Amino acid sequence: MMTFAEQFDRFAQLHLPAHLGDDAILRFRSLARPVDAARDVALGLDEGSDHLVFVSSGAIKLVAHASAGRNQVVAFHFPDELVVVPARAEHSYTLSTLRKSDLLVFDYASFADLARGDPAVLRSLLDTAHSSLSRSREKSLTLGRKTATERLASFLVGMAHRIGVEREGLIFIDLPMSRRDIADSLGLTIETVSRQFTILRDLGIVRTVGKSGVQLVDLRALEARAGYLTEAA
Amino acid sequence: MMTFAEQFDRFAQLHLPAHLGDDAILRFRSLARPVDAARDVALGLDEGSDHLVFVSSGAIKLVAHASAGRNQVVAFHFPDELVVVPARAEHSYTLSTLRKSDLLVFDYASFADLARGDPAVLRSLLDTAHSSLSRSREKSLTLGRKTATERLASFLVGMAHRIGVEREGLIFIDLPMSRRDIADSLGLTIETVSRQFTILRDLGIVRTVGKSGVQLVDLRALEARAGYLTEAA
DNA sequence: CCCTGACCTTGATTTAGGTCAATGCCGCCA
DNA sequence: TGGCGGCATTGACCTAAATCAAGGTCAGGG
Repeated sequence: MMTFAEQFDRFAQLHLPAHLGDDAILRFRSLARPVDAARDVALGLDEGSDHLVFVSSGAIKLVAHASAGRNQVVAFHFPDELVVVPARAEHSYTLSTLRKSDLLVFDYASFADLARGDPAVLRSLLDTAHSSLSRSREKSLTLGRKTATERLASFLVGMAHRIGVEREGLIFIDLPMSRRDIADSLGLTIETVSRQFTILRDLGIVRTVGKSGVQLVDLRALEARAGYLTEAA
Repeated sequence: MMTFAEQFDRFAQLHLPAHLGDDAILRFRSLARPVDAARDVALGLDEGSDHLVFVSSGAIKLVAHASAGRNQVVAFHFPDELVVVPARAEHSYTLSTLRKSDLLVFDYASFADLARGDPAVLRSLLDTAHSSLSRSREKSLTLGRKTATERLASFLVGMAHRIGVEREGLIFIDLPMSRRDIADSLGLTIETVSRQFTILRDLGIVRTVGKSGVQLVDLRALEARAGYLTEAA
């Protein structure tokens, strides 16, 4: 567990400009609410307004809810990342921890208003929104037009980039999310996800270690199965 | 066809703050490239960098491309809206017109750099990114977890809000996109879209007029079939 | 260290939506 | 205003993934 000071310093270092004065920093600091949550906990955020959440440690999922209990994981987030959690609209959104996590929660509107005073802060927020938008659009393509194999391959390639660790030429991933979370992220069922893991394992492209460990034996082969556009424009 | 002056004035009025000085406005103006495109034309944008496109008139689609010629319409946009067109990554993106359109094209990086000088401009860009992100996340839920009927119902409800016209208690929509575009937006085939239209027509919920006209006879019934979350949180 | 419950895998069967194949209709242009 | 070409609809059939149903396995607590 990190102290509030540690968390805020890390946040400021990554998402606030260096030139910001002490009083401005204090004002942002007064907006931050630290949340220390155990594994598999849904954050109780006010659904009436947007929030901004900084992940100090742990891992989280942002989930959208449709009727009939169907859930769609809209994004996973890891340490040092900033997430926008939307207020309830046609559907509602919840943010849940995948493991024990330290988070900083801001009210989005207050944060943006305060950021008006400094273009660099706004620019940083804009970059956050921009990269979330890019990932969300990539996800639309995956959900709308890819096969089950391609979805899992895309997912693993993405996780390799974000939380993969290279060791002896192989990439190791310790997946913090369950098969259910993966299924809810890829628009599949847990059974289909499991079968696709088996196929990739039988092909010698990945190896699984326990429930959460994955070794990528052949990243190229995985990318080739991810349905990425290969030809020139 | 609109003149460049007309287009830029409209853009400035909607997306630049009123207090901006003449010289600042001129600098933004010098970044704007007018594009007057016929129906069904793919804009030739440099795929190496992000762009910002303002729709002065007409209607456009932003399409993501996967291998094997599979396309996903990531967003539709209508007059007065601002779109971010991402540079090529794992997949490539193209912006195409659905009807004859007048557009203003900006280089995203140049625009954002210039916007550093004024927090209000950045805030406006941020709001644009934020609402695109929200729509994209809603789309993820639709593509990942909804049935064909729910997808078409959600689509029609969304279009009703964005381009619907109320007349004699009914909502009329003149859809600028083809069945193929709708299918590519909803992650379905044209045949399935067509069958779903037939089902909604047979139920008396919508009426179709020619190829592009749709009357929503019973918006409530349509919303009820859209899979929205109805119970309280 | 072994028991237990949650999670994951595997298999059999079903089904929503895709694919293939005509046919129909709109709207444009001569 | 009539003919034509592209889009939309409809129908028959197929398949990828969902559903239903057992088992198997892992990790954490007693």
